[in-house]
Order: sequence, then structure tokens, then C-alpha cells
Amino acid sequence: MAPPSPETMTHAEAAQLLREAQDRFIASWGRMGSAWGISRTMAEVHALLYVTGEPMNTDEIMDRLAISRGNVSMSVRALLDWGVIQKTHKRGDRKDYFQAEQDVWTMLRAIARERIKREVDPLLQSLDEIRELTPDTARATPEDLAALNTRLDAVQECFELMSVLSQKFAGPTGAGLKSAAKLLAKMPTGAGKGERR
Amino acid sequence: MAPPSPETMTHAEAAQLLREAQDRFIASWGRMGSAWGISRTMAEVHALLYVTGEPMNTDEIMDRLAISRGNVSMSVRALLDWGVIQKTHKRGDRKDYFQAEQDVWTMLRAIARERIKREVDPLLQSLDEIRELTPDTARATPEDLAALNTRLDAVQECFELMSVLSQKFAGPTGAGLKSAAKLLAKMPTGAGKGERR
DNA sequence: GATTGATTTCAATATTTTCTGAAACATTCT
DNA sequence: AGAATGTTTCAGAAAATATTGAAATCAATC
Repeated sequence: MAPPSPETMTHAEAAQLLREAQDRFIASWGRMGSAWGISRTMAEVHALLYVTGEPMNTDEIMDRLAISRGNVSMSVRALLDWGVIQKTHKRGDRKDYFQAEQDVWTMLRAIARERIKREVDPLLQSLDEIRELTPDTARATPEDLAALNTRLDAVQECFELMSVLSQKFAGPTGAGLKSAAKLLAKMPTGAGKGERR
Repeated sequence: MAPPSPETMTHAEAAQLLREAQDRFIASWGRMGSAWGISRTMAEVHALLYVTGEPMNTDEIMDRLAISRGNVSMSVRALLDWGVIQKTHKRGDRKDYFQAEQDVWTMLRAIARERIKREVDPLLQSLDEIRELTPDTARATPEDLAALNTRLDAVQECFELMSVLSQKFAGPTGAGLKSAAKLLAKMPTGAGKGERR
């Protein structure tokens, strides 16, 4: 089980090690994906393309992950929609090849952007609609309705901020998400007046 | 369908409106939750407690959401684990009552903290293990292994940063997540050297 | 220490999500 | 136009998840 020291490693041993490491990464990424509401297989296809770095075609993906052609087709299509993989071609080969975005931060930006668009924005829209139901124009409004509106406002404010942030940092032309994150990491604990204890 | 103007609204009408608005919020929050890998019902229970603001007991929750006792028990327990609701009591009443954290940012902090702990940290641990498999000490290491390690490093760096950020801003004693977010929102587009395009 | 009321657990069931595989559809080549 | 090759779709099958409900457990009261 202990890997042979690099000096004595044969080519075959190295290949096996590579494969093992890739498989483990694929499995971890898949687990993570499914915890966050992305289908395990879709995450695995993505992991495979990312970790190998190579463009792969449908058959290669099918074989490597032991999944059906239809499943590959659907997963790959979804990944294209998310904008985290690209279609490429090889001279003299009719097959479609797929290649993952190689920069992790660009990848995360794409994911964040899509998720906000798909899940936060619809929530905001619902909140708007709900607000229309409950006019708070007059102070004659019963107390409970007013309290409700206060709560809805709080949620709305918060998710709107998220949506704005995502446009700013995760948009296709967005400023660096990476640098923003590093900036925050360096920010002294306790900065800002909103600190709690 | 159009709501009566506030001046002419009867008490009953207001109550009905309130109920309708609450139900819609609960439904939206539930949808959102399930998109993010949280069970719909658990999210709905949380939404109910948040939107009413009142402590509620098991029977009230069962009735309002039309779900079984067992389901309420399990959902409530999970929400307690997440730290987004609290157990309370009423004098002369043996039942347990549950109340949601009312500050949205505190709530989001709790959620972020838990998710990082449950899903990002295990990924980091896996990455560590995978790294142990693939020694890159020697330059004798075949090219592919080296390339793999480069990719794993990129992922690791990125998620480690996330984990650190979560401790900083989402920890129980963490600095204000809200103020950090607002800070970012105000940050001029293009700040940082990581900008693209 | 038995009764009453509340809560938790968990095997069985129901629901939702994901996956397959083969047919339909495209595209390119001869 | 027809053959060959590649891709997508989608109804049904399989797997994964969530839910119920009744029995077991726990806790307070008499």
C-alpha cells in the first residue's frame, strides 16, 4: 500500500497511482456536489475533466465513470450550461470533446453566478410578489402584518445584497473573486461596526 | 383577488392575508432549501418559525404544515443542530416550544459555518489524503503526477481560504458578516489585481 | 411506582431524483 | 440519396431520500 519511493517507481506504478488519486478526487468532488444540490454524476464528470485536464469524448467519459451514454450527454450538457466546461474538437475526429475550465477561481465564479441566477433571483422575485400582497402603506395595518413585512424586508435586503455581490465579483467580466477573498482573509478580525460578541 | 385597501380591511381579511403571505414565504424558502441540498420540509419548518416569529410547539407545526409528528421531531432536531432555532418553554405548559433566530445575518452565519464544517472540511481532508498518495518530492516524478498535484493544490488553496473565511466571519464570535458583505458591495469594480478582461 | 403526556426512534412506505438504453434525430461522407 | 457515425431525448427502471405512524422511551405528576 505504501507508495514506492519516487526513484524506484516504474512507469506502470506511477500510472496506477495517478489513476487512484484521480478516482479519489472524483469521488470527493462528487460527494461535495451532491451535498450542495448538484447531481453526483454531474459533479463527477466535471471532476474527471478538471483533474485530467485533457479534453475527453463521450465514450471515454462513459468508460471511465461507468455510466450510460445518455447520462454523459445530459451531464455534459448541464455543465456546458453552467459554463464550467467547453466543447472542443480534434482534427480528423468527428466526436465532440469536452474540456474543463482550468482556473479554479473562474470555475467558482461561474458556479456562483449560475446559482444566484437560478436560486436567489427567483426567491427575490417571490418576495416581491409577497410584498404586493401585504400593503403596509397605512398605519391602520394590523400589527402582525407590519411585523411580517419587517421580516420579509430583512430577508430581501440580505439576498439582494448577495445578488449584487455576485454580479460584481462573479459576473463574466467581474472583478477578481480571488483577490476579494484574500482581501477579506487579511481583514483584521473585528473590522466593521457590525461585530458581535 | 386584489387586496382591499388598508382602510377598509376587516380583521378577518387581514388574518387571511397574513396567512397567505406566510404560506408563500414558506413555500419559497422550502424550494430554495431543496435547491441547496437541505430537505424541503426542514426548510419549511424553519421558514414557518422565522416568519411567524412566535415560539411554536410540535402540534402547531404539524397542523400548520400538515406533516407527521415524527417528521417535525426530526426536522426540529436538525434545525437545533444547525443552530438556527432554539428550544423555549412556556409556564405551566409541558410542551417544548421552538423559536427561530430572528436576525437574518446571524442565521446565515450559522448556516455558512455548519456547511463549511460538514462539507468543505471533509473535502479538504480528502485532498490531504490524496496528496499523501502522490509524492511530488522528486523531479523523477512523471509529468502527469506533477500536473495532478498542481491541480489539487489549486483546489486545496481555494477551499482552505473558504474555510478560513468562514471561521473569521461566520464563527460564533465572528466579525460581522453583514458589514463585510456591505464593504465588498461598496468596493469599486476592478479593485484588486486579479481583475480580468 | 403507576399514570399521563410529550418526544424520539425506526421499519415500512411513499416520493423524488437519477440513470439507462434504445429509438429518434443530426451530420458528414460516398 | 443512402450509409456511417455521433448526439440527444425520454419513458420506464433503479436508486436515493424523505415521510409516516405506531411502539419505545423519557419525564413530570399524583
